[in-house]
Amino acid sequence: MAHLPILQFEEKIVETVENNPVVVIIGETGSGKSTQLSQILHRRGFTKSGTIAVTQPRRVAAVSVSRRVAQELGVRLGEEVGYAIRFEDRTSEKTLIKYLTDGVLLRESLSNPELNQYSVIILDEAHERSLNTDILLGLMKRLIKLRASNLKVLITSATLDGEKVSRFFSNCPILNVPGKLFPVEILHSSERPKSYIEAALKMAVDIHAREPEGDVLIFMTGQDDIEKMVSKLEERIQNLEEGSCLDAIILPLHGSLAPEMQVRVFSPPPPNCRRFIVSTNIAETSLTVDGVVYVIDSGYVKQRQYNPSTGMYSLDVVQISKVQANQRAGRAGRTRPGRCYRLYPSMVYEDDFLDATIPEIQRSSLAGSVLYLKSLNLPDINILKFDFLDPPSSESLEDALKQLYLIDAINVDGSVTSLGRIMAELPLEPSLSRTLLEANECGCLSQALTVAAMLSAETTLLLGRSKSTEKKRKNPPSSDLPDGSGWGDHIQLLQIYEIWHQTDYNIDWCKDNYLQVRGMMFVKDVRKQLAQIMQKIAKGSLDVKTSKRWKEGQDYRALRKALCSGYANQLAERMIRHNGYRTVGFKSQVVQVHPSSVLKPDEEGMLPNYVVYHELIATSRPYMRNVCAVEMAWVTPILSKLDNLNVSKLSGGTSLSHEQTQVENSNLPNEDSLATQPSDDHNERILAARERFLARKAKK
DNA sequence: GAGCACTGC
Repeated sequence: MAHLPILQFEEKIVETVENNPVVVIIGETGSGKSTQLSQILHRRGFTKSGTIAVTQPRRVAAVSVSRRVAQELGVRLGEEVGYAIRFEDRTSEKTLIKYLTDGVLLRESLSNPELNQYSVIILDEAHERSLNTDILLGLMKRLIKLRASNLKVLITSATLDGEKVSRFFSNCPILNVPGKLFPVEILHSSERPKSYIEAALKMAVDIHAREPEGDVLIFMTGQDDIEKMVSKLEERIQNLEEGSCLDAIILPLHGSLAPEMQVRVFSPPPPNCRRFIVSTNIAETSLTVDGVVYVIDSGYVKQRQYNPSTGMYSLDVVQISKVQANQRAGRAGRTRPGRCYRLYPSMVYEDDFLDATIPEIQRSSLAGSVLYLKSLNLPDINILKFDFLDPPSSESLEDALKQLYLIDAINVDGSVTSLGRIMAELPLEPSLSRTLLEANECGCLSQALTVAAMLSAETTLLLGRSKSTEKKRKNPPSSDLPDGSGWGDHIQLLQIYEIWHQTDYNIDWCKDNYLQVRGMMFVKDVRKQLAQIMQKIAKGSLDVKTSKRWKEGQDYRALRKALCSGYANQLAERMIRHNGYRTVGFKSQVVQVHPSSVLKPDEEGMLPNYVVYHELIATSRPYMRNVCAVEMAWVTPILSKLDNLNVSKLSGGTSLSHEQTQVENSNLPNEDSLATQPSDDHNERILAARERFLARKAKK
């Protein structure tokens, strides 16, 4: 412990913190900032007036760091030192140092906006720029003015953006704490390879043949590339002359890998053996692999981004930033001096790479965050002028406002509704919160709770279904799972959970049906949490029990209606005579139902006239993922609401710059077209039905 | 008839 670099700076840190409300600490990996800052401040009396909070972007980090600190202080975890993550609060009245995820701190500030119990708030790993940390940064700026006399804020960041954070906090002091990384030699390619898989492959074989022992970490973009790489590397290494080099173990590493496969990277290799870990950016920050001496960096990453003008997400392979490139290189220097092979020229790094990764807040839909900020009810905050370190575009904020208006979370004037206030309490996307409230009115809350919980975990539910694992399986996945009775994917998710519930949450049943056990257990936890919050809101007893009996042939009318209200901002109308859809809203898009959907066409092969969707994602084409059939009668009120939409009112009368207003107007179809589009289609649809009828009659 | 990086309340 005494060897941690940060401890030499104790006096300097304490002095700076005493004299300044905000301090930026730049500490590289291995500086000990995550475990030591809180202890230093505790030692020096900062816990006399309150608790020290340390936020982390990830749950595992909050748990493991707090465990470590408790151990170093010789106290029991949960007493003087504790942690709080979703579903797990291990703190007590004795707690003086509390590690928590940034999301948990945001939730806490909903019920206690001044966060009075804390004397110090440390935002750790702020350079990762998680959505929640960015919102906290904005809130802290405001909070230090309110609590100038009794709050200290510390922000830890990576080297490159320390000055920017300091400028944000009126040029607050920056302290540098050296890390404990070994030197990493960086080697650039002379040119960009045509195929980075091929180039990485060649590099890996070269290292294996020539370099002394030490594991190799290879950064690729996704599961497909990784599987290709693994099988080709196995092949090439087998072809090397036997006995000419070390043995080799090749391990894939990515998020959709089963947990028992993921942990394989933590077991050390047998002697005289080199490991090749072929990974996504999961190994950049989330997982640390010991023993890595060589890093091969493709220079690319797969990134999800949101386009507010279309409401669509896309998943693109993009160039990494300088921060990411250096983070990847650093992975080679954890145990001894290492080497990083970059598959791109240094000119590309210098001239093409962005300094820092575009923060999540500029790549996400902001409906949830905007609702959250609005419901904090801070009189001095106008959402379009909220002080963000990197502000999202006004287009993105306006998109969020429009969405919130359509689902009744805010009024025409942009003020939060009483419904919206309740929605903000629920740890869900606004659409699902709205669905729960509507379901409560329609008497199908229990079903809606299940759907919301299933959607929260959806991506972790299915076991990895990669091409290779599918081939290995003798039998294709059994089709015992329900099919949503043709109504769509939400209903299927509900039915899956209900069956599992009937098996008394049987683990084998999950395995038999290729469902991740951990994912399903997570759903159960989420559902329980949502039910508790709903009970609290209703101040009474609601029917939240999962139905015990499977009712055949039901049409899930109430639930689908509730979903239609919740997803009023994510509605699509089928086009005439074919099964393509057009989104209904501010900017209409032509989209398809995702092929994985269980939505069924009618006897004439046509899909429902109207559906709501959980998400628009552009992969090879624009797709709606997770759709649910809804009815024309439920859609009509939404259409009239779209007519009344007025963005400048929604933004609370804030005068957008002239230019922006103009762009806005040109993006919006005029009110007449909004009002008449759907009904024209409706008329056309009736005509089409008539034609079909006449055609059938003629056949006879 | 396609396939999805990573987190989190």
